[in-house]
Amino acid sequence: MKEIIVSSSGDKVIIHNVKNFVPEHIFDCGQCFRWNKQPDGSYTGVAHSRVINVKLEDDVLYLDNTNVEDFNNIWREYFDFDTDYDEIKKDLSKDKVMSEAIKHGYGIRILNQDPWETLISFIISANNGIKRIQGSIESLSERYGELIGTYRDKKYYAFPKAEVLQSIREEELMKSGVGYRANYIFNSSIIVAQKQMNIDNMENLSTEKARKELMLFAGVGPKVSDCIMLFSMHKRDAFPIDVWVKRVMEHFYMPQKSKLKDMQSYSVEKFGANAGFAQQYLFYYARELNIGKKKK
DNA sequence: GGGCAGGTCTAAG
DNA sequence: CTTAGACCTGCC
Repeated sequence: MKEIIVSSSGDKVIIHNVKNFVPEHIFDCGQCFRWNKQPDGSYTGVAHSRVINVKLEDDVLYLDNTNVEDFNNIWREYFDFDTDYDEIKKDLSKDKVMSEAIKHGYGIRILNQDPWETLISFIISANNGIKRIQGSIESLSERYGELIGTYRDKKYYAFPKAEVLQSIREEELMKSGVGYRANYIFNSSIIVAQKQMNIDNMENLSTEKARKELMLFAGVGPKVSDCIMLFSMHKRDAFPIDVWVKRVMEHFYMPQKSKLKDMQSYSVEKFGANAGFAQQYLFYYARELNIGKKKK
């Protein structure tokens, strides 16, 4: 893996030799909800109580509104720079369908996000639409999160802490448009704030065990638990099956009306330790091609 | 305007 | 253990 070269200028961090990194692919493959495309084609996002802007030109990545220290402590890990995506692609490409899927989402990376934010975000995502999910998360952050600051004339707020959300009434939470999920958010907040469960330590558990633990949260089922593990706990053998992945699996690999449980075990067996990456490529592929869905 | 959306819960076989 | 139905709500 070719090493990246990090330098800085003002409040920009500049990274050379960046490969396997396409902002469109990364921010639009279903893993995150707080990144927005800007008029200049760059992306601005909030993560780890910071606002950062990302712009790629050829193999040079510009990170604005940050510094080298934060890059080394936070963003290197967040953007998964220590993972060799060439190696992963090479492995997955042994499968013909995957090889094709990777051609579409070749710049995908799995972000390493905060477990608490990921837990609540994906609880909100269930039986919901992307637009509304994003709106709800933004609203929750504006109402209950700490003000980070102003960036390019816009105020940004951190994702609210469990300690804060545990004391917000459900009907109040519903003002953020989360609907019946307000109850799940409230309950999860209490569990986490009062340390009845330690989600920050959960990545040390086996995938199977972590899944079981996560599903103790109301509103967390098999799909959401795997999203949380994959996107915030380094569980790359997690394989969340949403409608898109279900469709693409049925289209290429399995008979119609296969059970989700069987689909899951089939995938993990097939793609092994890289199942999570496979899921991301497949998800992006399915949505790009609108696979399995009648015309739009 | 009824149906759907990055599923989950619940009650019932 | 497997399977229908209900479910907030905003957008198509």
